[in-house]
This record gives sequence, structure tokens and C-alpha cells, in this order.
Amino acid sequence: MLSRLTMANSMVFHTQIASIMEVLANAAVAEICKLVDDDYAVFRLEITQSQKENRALRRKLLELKVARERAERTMRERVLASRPSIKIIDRYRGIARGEGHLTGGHRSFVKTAGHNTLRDDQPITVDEGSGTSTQHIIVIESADAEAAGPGVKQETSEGEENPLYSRDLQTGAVGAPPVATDKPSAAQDPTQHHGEMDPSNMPLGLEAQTDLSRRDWNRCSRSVYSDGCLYETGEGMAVDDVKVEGDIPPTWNADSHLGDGHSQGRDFLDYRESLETNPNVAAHYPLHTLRDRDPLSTSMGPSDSHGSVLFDQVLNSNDRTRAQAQRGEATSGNSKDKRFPCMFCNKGFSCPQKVEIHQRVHTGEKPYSCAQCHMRFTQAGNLKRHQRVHTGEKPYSCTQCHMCFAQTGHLKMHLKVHTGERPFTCTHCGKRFSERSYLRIHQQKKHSTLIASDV
DNA sequence: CTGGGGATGGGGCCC
DNA sequence: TGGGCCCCATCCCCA
Repeated sequence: MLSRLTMANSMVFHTQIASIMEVLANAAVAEICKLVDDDYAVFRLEITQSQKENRALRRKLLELKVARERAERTMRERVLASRPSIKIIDRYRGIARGEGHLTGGHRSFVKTAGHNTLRDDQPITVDEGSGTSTQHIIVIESADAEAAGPGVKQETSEGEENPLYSRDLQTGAVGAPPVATDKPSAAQDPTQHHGEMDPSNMPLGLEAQTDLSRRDWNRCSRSVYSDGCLYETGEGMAVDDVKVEGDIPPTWNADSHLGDGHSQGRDFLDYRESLETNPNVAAHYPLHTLRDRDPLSTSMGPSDSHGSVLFDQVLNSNDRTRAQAQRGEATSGNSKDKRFPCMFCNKGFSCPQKVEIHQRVHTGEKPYSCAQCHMRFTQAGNLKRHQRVHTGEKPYSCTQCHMCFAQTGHLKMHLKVHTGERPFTCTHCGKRFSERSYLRIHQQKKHSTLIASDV
């Protein structure tokens, strides 16, 4: 009886143990499930956020492409309006519509602003939001052979004739050669020593830039940026280290111009804006390569009254080039002696260094900085000349009076005061001026309507 | 008219 | 000898 009772108690005990174990196990499982659910919820939240970010980035990328296409179309229309017989169909149009692919078809080079090592078919890495992508930038080219009129040479793939040396494409309707109404006679005009250049033969840029010409330039050009630069701070000369492989060019360094009265923050923005509306540049400098260099991202400070200086320079550079061409000063890209073309405007130069210097007009790079005032210059000679401002040196003295000048050109101008030389004659009223700029100002003030009608 | 700076071309030097 | 590199003169524009 006693043993039976003991056995019964034992069974009850075991039953209770089993029950407790089951409860504990259920509790453990429930806790584990709860943990899993919590983690899953967090995981889902993260995924959702990532998806949102991806959508936002995709939308941003699309907006960039649309904006780029719109800017290019605008400039293309302007170009076509000025050269109605030339039609240019570019591939970006197809890209923006999703008809093309950045990596397909013809490939071309891309030059990131501020660094000159160029190679054909060189991929670039663009930051388009969260990630990076490697793209081959397509040079705008005439893709629609039927659209192009007779005589219009289209850019073609590698191995074809270098359009830089081809004048075939220059058959568009262009204006008559400019009439130099503000010029003195050839014998009088001191500017007539420049080479001849029919402005109508200026390469359009959109069509003329070819892989062949670029290779020629690449082959012959060196990268000054990879050379490093010297400092002559002791003499007030300083040259920045301009190794800018894919980085912000020194010109746009945040520490270069903050508060010095020559902030280039907006300069660059304006410059970029000009590039975005400049078909010559836009064809070679895709906007994202420029946006990657947005100085705002480098904490560039706000601009000042000088902010649009570079903007004007860059915007006016093409105008100035055009004006020089009209004066017969621009050099031809097809000359044997001018076989190094600017990748922006196709203007030819005799050696790679000239191209390097010239292209600073477009890139805004100013590697030479003054140690006294932080002014920056594209050329060492200009910096050297500038430093006379600080030294007070005026080595050019007038033999007729006590005047001294820091620049020889100023002395030359000044001498006309004594000689009375006035070689520039207004064709409208006959008034004579010692300098072309005076004549131009005079005509703008007095004969603006006549000038407009001349054009 | 002066002064400062942008930009180009020529020429000399060096490798 | 030719090309790269650098310096300088020069023209030009603009304030």
C-alpha cells in the first residue's frame, strides 16, 4: 500500500515536471519568436528605407539626364539656328529617351576638368547619388546621315579622316566676312600680324572633334598636373600642387579663395553653367563630371562682387575667340604648325604647352598664386607682371615726360599722347582714336544704331 | 588716360 | 635636328 502510494506520488511529480518543462519550452520559443519578429521588423524597415533611397536616387538621376538633354537641345537649337544648313543629331537624345546606352556604340574620351590625362575609351566614375557607376561618355555626333545636308561631314568612328583637318563640314551658311569698320588701315593696324582665319571655317566643335584628333592631342600633350608644381613663395610666387587626378582642381579648392575677394565658388558654378549651355564643352564634359566638382561640396564660401569674373571670362572666351577670328587673329586648327587642338574650342596651337595654357581659359585653372594678395593667374608671366603692383616697379619710363609704367604696352599707349597718333578712325563720323577700344566705346555711345544696322 | 589682368605668339634654351 | 619647355613681348579688354 505504501509503495503504491509512493509510485502514485512519483508519477504526479513527473507529470508536474513535464508540465513545467513544457511551459518553459513554450516560453523560450515565444521569446525566440519575438526576437525574430523584432529583428525582422527592423530588417524590413531598413529594406524599406533603402528602397526609398533607391527610388529617390533613381529619380534624381533621371532628372539629371533630362536636364542635360534639355540644355544640350537648347544649345543645339541655337547652333542650328545660327548654322541652319547643318543638322546635328546626337546620341544623347536617344539616351535620354532610353533608346541608347552609355556604354554602347561609339565611345569617346572624357576629360575631367582640371586634369589633362586623356585616353580614348577611358571610363569615368561618376557619383550619381548613393553609389558610383562607370560610364563611357559619348561625344555628340551626327548620327542621322539623312538629316545632314550635302556637304556636311559627320563625325564617324575611329580610323576616318580627321575632321579637324577637313573643311567639308564648313559648308553651312555663314555670314560674309566681317567688315573691319573699326580698324585702321592694314599698315597702321598693329594687330595685323596674326594669322588668317576665316570665321566661317572655325570648327563647329560638335562635329569636328574626333577620336583621331584627340589621340593626336593626347599623344603629344603631357599632363602638367602630374608634374607637380614649384613654389617660389620667397619671391611672392607660388604655384600650387595641382595633382588633381579626379579631385577638385586647386583653383576650386575651398581654401584658395575664401574671403580674399576673388572667391571662385560662384565662379565655378557660373562656369559650370556656361559649360552646360556650351555645346562644345557639353559634348565633352558631361555635366555630372562637372557636378562632381561642385565647389559647394567642398564648403566653398559664398561669393562676392567679383564672383562672376570667371563666369564672364569663360562665357566671353568663345565670344572673344570669335571676335579674334573675325579680326583674323584666331589660328586655324588645320595648320601644320597648329596641330594641337583645344579640346573645348578646337583652336589649334603649336605645342602642347600652349594648349595647356589656353585650356585654362575653359577650365578656370589658375595654378599661379600671388603670395601677397592671393590673386591667381593662369600663367607665370602674368603673375610676374602682377607682382609689380606690390613692388611698385615701373620699369618702362617715357622719354618725353616723367611717366613710368609697369607694362610696356601702357608705355606704348602713353607715347601716343605725345605723338598724337590716332590710327583708329570711326567710319561713321571720321573721328580718330589712339586705341581700338576707344573707338569701340565711341561707336557704342554715338553710333549704336548704325552699328546695329551694320550687323 | 592710366592701370591691371587675360590671352596668344615668338623665340631661346635644353635634352 | 626637332620637340618640349619656359620666358617674354604683345595685343586686347575693362574698370
